Amino acid sequence: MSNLYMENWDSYTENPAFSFDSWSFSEDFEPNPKVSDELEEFREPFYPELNPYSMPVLEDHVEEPENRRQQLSVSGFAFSGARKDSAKPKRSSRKNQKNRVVQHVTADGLQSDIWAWRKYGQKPIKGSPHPRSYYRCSSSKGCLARKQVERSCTDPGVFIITYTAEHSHGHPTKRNSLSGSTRNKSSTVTKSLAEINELLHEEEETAAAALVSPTNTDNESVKQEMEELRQMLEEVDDQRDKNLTHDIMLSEESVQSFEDFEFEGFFLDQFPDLSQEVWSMDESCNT
DNA sequence: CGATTTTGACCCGCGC
DNA sequence: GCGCGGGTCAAAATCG
Repeated sequence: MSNLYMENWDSYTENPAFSFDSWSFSEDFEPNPKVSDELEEFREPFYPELNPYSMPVLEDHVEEPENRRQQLSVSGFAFSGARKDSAKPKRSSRKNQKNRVVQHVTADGLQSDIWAWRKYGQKPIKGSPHPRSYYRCSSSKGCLARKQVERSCTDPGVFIITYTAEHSHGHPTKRNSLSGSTRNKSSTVTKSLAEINELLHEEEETAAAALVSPTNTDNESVKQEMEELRQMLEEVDDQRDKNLTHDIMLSEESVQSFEDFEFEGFFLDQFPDLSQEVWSMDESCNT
């Protein structure tokens, strides 16, 4: 993976969809004052999630609520603590999840995700040859942040990441109950390596099946895809030491907040050949 | 031994 | 009302 792409941060700050207020509420919506206070309380910790320094982005957009009714449910989703009924819904409403951020990233983007995620599900998706994996934030117990990862059906080197809800805590922390073990040092890096390895394993199985099947005439393309994945794995591994430094920096208590962090220098150190370019991709798998 | 992943079952929104 | 499909749960397996 030689090229990294990131959408200009201005696209986040200039796009009204990324403004916290317009993202959650329409103009004619008057929030309950009590809820409004809680919004203010929660506002700050949410910003890091939309921060582009967390990963190289090929393309992203926000799926906004289609109407006021949905927007209201969005606020109820993100701030369930404001509910009057004590009974917490066992699972979130699907309508709430219309509000989400979609990003197309390379394998580098996967590995440079600074949040700690725990996988809680995987499903095959109709019309896509690749399953979708579901992750929740493991940094904080009550954090509602969700992440879905699936391979692009058009480009195996591209992963489509969908973020749902927001983090209920400040900056990401790699520390957990396994603090002191090897796991917390580079959970994100090892996770992405595992993901790449898994992809490689899948391709090898496909190749094995292709060799067994007398009807298969597409062995070369399978081999080629395997080779691409191997190269991806090597390059991810090459950058591992660099990114270990990443994670350690971010996990130290000295990093008090994201405002104190010099993202620009940090990012350019890691990705010196970064070109501020936006990829446009054809998402359709069924055409 | 605790955290994480895997995976089948279950839940629920939505279209018909 | 029913079935489909996507999202989540939770027990078991695996990992470090």
